[in-house]
Amino acid sequence: MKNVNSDMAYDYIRKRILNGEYGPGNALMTESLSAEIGVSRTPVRDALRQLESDGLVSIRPRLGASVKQMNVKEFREMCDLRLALESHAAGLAAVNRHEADLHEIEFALEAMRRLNVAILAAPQEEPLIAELVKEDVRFHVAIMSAAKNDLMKKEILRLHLINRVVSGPAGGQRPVMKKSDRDIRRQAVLDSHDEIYAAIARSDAQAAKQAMERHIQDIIDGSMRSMARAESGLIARELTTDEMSYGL
Amino acid sequence: MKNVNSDMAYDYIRKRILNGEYGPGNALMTESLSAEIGVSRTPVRDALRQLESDGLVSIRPRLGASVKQMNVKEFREMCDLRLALESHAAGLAAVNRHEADLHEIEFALEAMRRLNVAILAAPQEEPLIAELVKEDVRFHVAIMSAAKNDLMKKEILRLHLINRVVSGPAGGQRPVMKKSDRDIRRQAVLDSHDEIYAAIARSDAQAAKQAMERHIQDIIDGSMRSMARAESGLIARELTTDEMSYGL
DNA sequence: CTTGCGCGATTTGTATACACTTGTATCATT
DNA sequence: AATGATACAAGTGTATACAAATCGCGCAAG
Repeated sequence: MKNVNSDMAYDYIRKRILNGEYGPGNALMTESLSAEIGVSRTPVRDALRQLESDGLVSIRPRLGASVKQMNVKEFREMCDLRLALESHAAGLAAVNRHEADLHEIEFALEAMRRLNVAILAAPQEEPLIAELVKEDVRFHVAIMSAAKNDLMKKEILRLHLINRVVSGPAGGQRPVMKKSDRDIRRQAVLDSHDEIYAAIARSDAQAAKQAMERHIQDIIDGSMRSMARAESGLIARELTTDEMSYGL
Repeated sequence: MKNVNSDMAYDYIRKRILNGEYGPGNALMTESLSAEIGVSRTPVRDALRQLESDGLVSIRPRLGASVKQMNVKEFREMCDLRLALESHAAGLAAVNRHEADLHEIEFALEAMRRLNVAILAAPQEEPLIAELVKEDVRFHVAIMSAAKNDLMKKEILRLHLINRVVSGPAGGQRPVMKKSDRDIRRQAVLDSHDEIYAAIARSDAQAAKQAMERHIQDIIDGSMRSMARAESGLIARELTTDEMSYGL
């Protein structure tokens, strides 16, 4: 799009959702948003419908729009979709990659390794973890790009964003694992990445695909476990805090 | 949705696109459509944006909406996406299927076999071919349903519809192959289906996935070949008929 | 004859006004 | 006091009005 007002509304709302300022379930009312943004309700409505098709917002007729929530079933289905697409993309990357793609992947890999040793030694992890996550994204994006299928890349990125939103503001802000477990897990991720990179580098589509499949499956298992541990089996609570107090 | 007017516009336009009444590239103007349908421009705009996110319509700001067109690159990418999803779904189906799912798949299979022998004998194929296509869709839908992933099913169906639209009104209305070749091809499709069904029936996810992968790849190869044979390497011509006369 | 430019007609994007639905709170009734 | 009906408030869906941009065509210049 390049519709000046619709785009303004779209960017504004999208950014706030991805920042976590509007959490899952948060109502998005056209009137107040149009006042905040300084445009009329029409472009706001356009933006909300666009965001709905992005999967970040759900609109119930006559009841208005709200930031997307998922139950476990939907979440599992979305993860499986991501598994299918991203592993396929890894296979394509092994075939279609250029030298520049390899360098980009390796760059992210190297940054993650450096950050990992820094995290092992650092007193407080958080800022470094944020960097690590950023490089992890770079790694996955680099593989999608190497696959040379823009449509697939777009679709996978879409799923990543939905995942980020419905999994909670800061990507899952409760550190339920103890430090040693987190260290082990991080190392496992790095090893998976190495394996995927190696397969892509030697143009082994089959191996790249399978390695990515295992990698994503690991991530999904982790998410599902931490989710099962969390409240009532729902992602980003379907119930408001008031409603939750009913059970106390 | 259950917004009465937006839905009316959506259904109206969508049906016409899928019927081929509005071919690829056909301009879809809000004013004339709103007059035809008997609603205002607002719900028509909503419908067009919805159809855009379905992938059936493309909207260029200030230039209006038109029925989706694809160049070879986009078409190939979409096919590859479908390959990834549908083969993954076949793998899931082998694991998650119920007895009822198997029956549904077998039903479609049986119908296709009957139609195939009828076609081999019939003087004019066309009406029977239409039936065959319908049962082919039933076969693929049954597998998606057996996979027990609604999101994936929805996504695959979406791609099927796009494919149908951009590949031309009646699914490719130029019979460039001669009859004997078509007969052979049809038989190959049936064999693929049998193989996929057998793998799903014995819960062999790996085999089901690979069989489906080969099957879809065959279909894609066929599409790409018939496309390459067609005009200027473009699906559903990027040029209007007037522009095409330039080359004469 | 071709090419560039400007003007009118058309069509979109945006704002606003109105109708209708939904949820809530008040009030009457039992 | 509990419950059900009703009126009210808030917000969405739809229609319409207006402004801005684009396309097609005629006309002038090279």
